[in-house]
Amino acid sequence: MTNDPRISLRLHFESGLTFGRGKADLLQAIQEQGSISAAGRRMKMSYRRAWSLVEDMNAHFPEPLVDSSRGGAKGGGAVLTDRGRQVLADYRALEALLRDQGAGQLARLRAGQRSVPT
Amino acid sequence: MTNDPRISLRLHFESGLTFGRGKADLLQAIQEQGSISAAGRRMKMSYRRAWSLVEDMNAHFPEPLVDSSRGGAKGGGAVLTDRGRQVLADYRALEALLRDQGAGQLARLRAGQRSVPT
DNA sequence: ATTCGTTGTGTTCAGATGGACATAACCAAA
DNA sequence: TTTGGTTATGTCCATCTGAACACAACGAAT
Repeated sequence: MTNDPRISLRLHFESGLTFGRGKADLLQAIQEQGSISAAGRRMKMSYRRAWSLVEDMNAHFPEPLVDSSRGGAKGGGAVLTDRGRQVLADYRALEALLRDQGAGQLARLRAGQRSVPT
Repeated sequence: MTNDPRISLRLHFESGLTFGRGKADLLQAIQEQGSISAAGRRMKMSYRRAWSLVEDMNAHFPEPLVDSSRGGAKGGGAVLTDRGRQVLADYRALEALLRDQGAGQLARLRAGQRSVPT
């Protein structure tokens, strides 16, 4: 989980998919927790919202990023597919690229910015 | 003006500023056209909207990114300040970094994505 | 003084977005 | 067969967003 609050990267693809830190963190939380609802709790979002995001991601690929099952002793659960892990890893790599190689530009962009009250 | 419709980069700063291709293209259009309204026309957005974006950007820096004047023979106009040019250049550099150094990840992320009807 | 294109502002309205609830379906284990 | 935690889905509502208009202020050139 990236804990740099200063910068976040959001990609808009031509397919209509938008993928940013929210979905990346959600994928990672699902991977670590083994369920969508636990991931949602950890990220302080409703299950409804977490599930919607997963549905949206899955809908943009022929194979889902998250494989879920319901029922059973533990109620069910969810895991990342190979594709899901790959998407997460690629996004993290782009984030790292930006942070490392783009440090100069980011620092300059940030320099002197004023917080603006909403 | 970046003409790769496939990917766009949006940065969220802690100051509250969000800066993506829309604002970058707008800055560039202002630089090339010399006015906010002409830039807005070129980007097919209302003057109201273009002006609001400029106001938002200016508000997030101690010195404005766009310097505007009104009245006169040509009605007025707007130019980029040094800071404005620098912000634009830094954003473009980050875009290029992603496209070049991140080509592999981006290609893989894009691979097999399905267009999803709204 | 008039002109003319631009800047600067306000207002209204439809549509998108996300939060908050509610509820059914599922199924291994006890 | 009951239990319990999870997945799956629907609905309502406050809020945010952006599009669409409308209009005053400005000032160099004529």
